[in-house]
Amino acid sequence: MAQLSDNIEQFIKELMREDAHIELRRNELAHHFGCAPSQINYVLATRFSVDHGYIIESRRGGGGYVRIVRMTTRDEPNFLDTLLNRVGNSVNEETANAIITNLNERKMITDREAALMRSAVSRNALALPISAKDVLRAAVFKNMLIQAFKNLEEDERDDV
Amino acid sequence: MAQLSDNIEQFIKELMREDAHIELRRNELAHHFGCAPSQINYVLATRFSVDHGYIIESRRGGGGYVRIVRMTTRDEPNFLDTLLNRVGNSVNEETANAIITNLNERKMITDREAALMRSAVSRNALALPISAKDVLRAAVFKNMLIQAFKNLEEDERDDV
DNA sequence: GTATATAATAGTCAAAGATGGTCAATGGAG
DNA sequence: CTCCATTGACCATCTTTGACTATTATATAC
Repeated sequence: MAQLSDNIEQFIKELMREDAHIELRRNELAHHFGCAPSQINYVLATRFSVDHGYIIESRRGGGGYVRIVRMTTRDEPNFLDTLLNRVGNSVNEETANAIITNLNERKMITDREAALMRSAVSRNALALPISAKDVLRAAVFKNMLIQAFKNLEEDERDDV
Repeated sequence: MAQLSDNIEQFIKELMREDAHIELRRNELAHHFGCAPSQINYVLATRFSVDHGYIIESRRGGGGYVRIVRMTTRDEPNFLDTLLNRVGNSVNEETANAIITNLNERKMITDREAALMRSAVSRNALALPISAKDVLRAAVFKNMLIQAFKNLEEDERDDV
């Protein structure tokens, strides 16, 4: 039997046939299907997760929205899946760097992007004895900033 | 959805396209948009803060005004130092995002790089009850991977 | 001329409105 | 029974407004 969730899923996929990303009002959609707004979240969580190849972005408050972005899996069908599996729930710096280097060599990320990634996952950025997340975030972010701007004059920033 | 605040923001940015600083009447602008004058303050506070790269000056009384000044790199001799200081030892997600957006608007980082940075400092990436740094790193890294590959066909990866 | 009142601005802050998110309890299909 | 689906109460976040406050220029009183 066509479940409500299935219908909502199909409805959204229909909307996304043309565009790789759409924006919708959670409440509106819920009203359209005559269900609880949280039902929408359920559908998104179970059928539009990262594993399914989608990214959900949203915003609350007046003018709020839910944006669904379809990730493109390129040549290799489950490319992202493969990557994510390789990383798993835990990954050391060496492995992470190897993956980054590989992506960079395959021209899937630029040199600068690779550098950004390395700095974000570096020992320096994460190996702190901290509890507060803001403190940790600052460390990560600083590291990325340094990476991005340490060679200001050597980069063709305008070209990118 | 085009929110009032968004419209006002765009309106102001349009005005500033040519000039690095503009002057306006708060009440006039409010009237133009048919909203409460304090709405203007809200927009300025949330979209034209120092973190966003703007400075607000104003004057009350007859002939009062609000001046919005876009900061330029020249205003900040040690650009990186300024950035790092602004981040400090602790920074919340909101501020970090404002800085990233500003860097992006100033074309100092690409859209993709901005996205990478945002994902690295996002709540999603860092708000974990962390014990093992590898676990945290995995979260950060996954986040960045997702960000990097979410819209392959829309990017001119070959150009970069 | 100075002091004072008045008008013309802008700022602050807390409350209300408008969305979306989470999670645990409940329902229902196989 | 068990698992997926559905709901609703409660939470979080963003926007908009309005009452009250602060500051400045100008007109008026003396």
